[in-house]
Amino acid sequence: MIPATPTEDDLIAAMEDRGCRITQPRRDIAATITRRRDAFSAEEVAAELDGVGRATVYRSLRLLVDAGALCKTTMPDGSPRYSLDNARHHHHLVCVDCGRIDEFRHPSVERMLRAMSADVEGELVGHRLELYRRCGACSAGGGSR
Amino acid sequence: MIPATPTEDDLIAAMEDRGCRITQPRRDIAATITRRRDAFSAEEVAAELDGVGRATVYRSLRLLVDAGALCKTTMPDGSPRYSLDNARHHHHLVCVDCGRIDEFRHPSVERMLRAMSADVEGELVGHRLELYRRCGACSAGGGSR
DNA sequence: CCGTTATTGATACAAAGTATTGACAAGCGG
DNA sequence: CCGCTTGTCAATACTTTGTATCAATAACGG
Repeated sequence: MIPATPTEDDLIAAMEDRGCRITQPRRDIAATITRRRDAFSAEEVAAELDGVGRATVYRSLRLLVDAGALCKTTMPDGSPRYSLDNARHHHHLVCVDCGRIDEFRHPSVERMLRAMSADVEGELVGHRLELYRRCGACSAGGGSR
Repeated sequence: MIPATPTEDDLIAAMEDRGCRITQPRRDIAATITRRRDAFSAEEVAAELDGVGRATVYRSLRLLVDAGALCKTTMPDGSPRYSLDNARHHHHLVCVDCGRIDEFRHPSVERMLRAMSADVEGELVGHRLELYRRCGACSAGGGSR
């Protein structure tokens, strides 16, 4: 089974699997975020869904992050962005110009983590790795907006 | 020259080097944070310094981060913590139980970054790496507070 | 000592959430 | 199908971590 970008139904299923009720606001949120191809902020989603409360948007996004269907990434300035999750374990490649977020998996990262695990006192319980770059398009295009 | 934990004077010097005026509030802040052995939040510093405005604390901390004398680390829950910086380039090892932050340098990390640099489209301009662990004391002591 | 100008404290505002609460509605138990 | 329980909702207030504004002040350079 090839991990693909989740559809609206995948998000709904992810919430269902966690024993949550499938409500209209949650459907709306799932539809909105699957329509987006790029990374987004919680406020953007809230602004797009007029009848849905801000708190509900935040709750649902957290639900999806917990369910592993959504990733919360930190931009260089520290502000968060959400993006759809399509692989099991991965890290993020964030373009500092256009904000585009790509997922990657690279053996060198796993190798690094294994090496650290051996050398660190105590047990490693998690990590956070974000690589910031200027993506191909932004490098070529002269680093546009 | 062995890089050691900076003293109050080092922090003052770091600000001076950047062409900043050395004011009493800045002295107070430098004194407060060098007294701490552990990681701290901006609000803790502000609370400890009664006559100093919150904005001044945030401004000074940012100054010190920019000057490279202070590190701003992200906890697993996303909240920031500041800690004194004592090496050139390094990453952070954060204990999820006691909040203690250690710096580390490990060749595997630099190797990983070099490998990524070669494989990534566009140019890498930065990264963020935090390793979360349960430190030796917390593992042994049963993961106390 | 004096003037310039960075810096300050107060205050307001912003971004990203979380907590609370009364209303509602999903799903179950019959 | 009905009623009840309980999850979920929208609205609102509050929290955390800052940044912007601005008049008052104090460093430093001469």
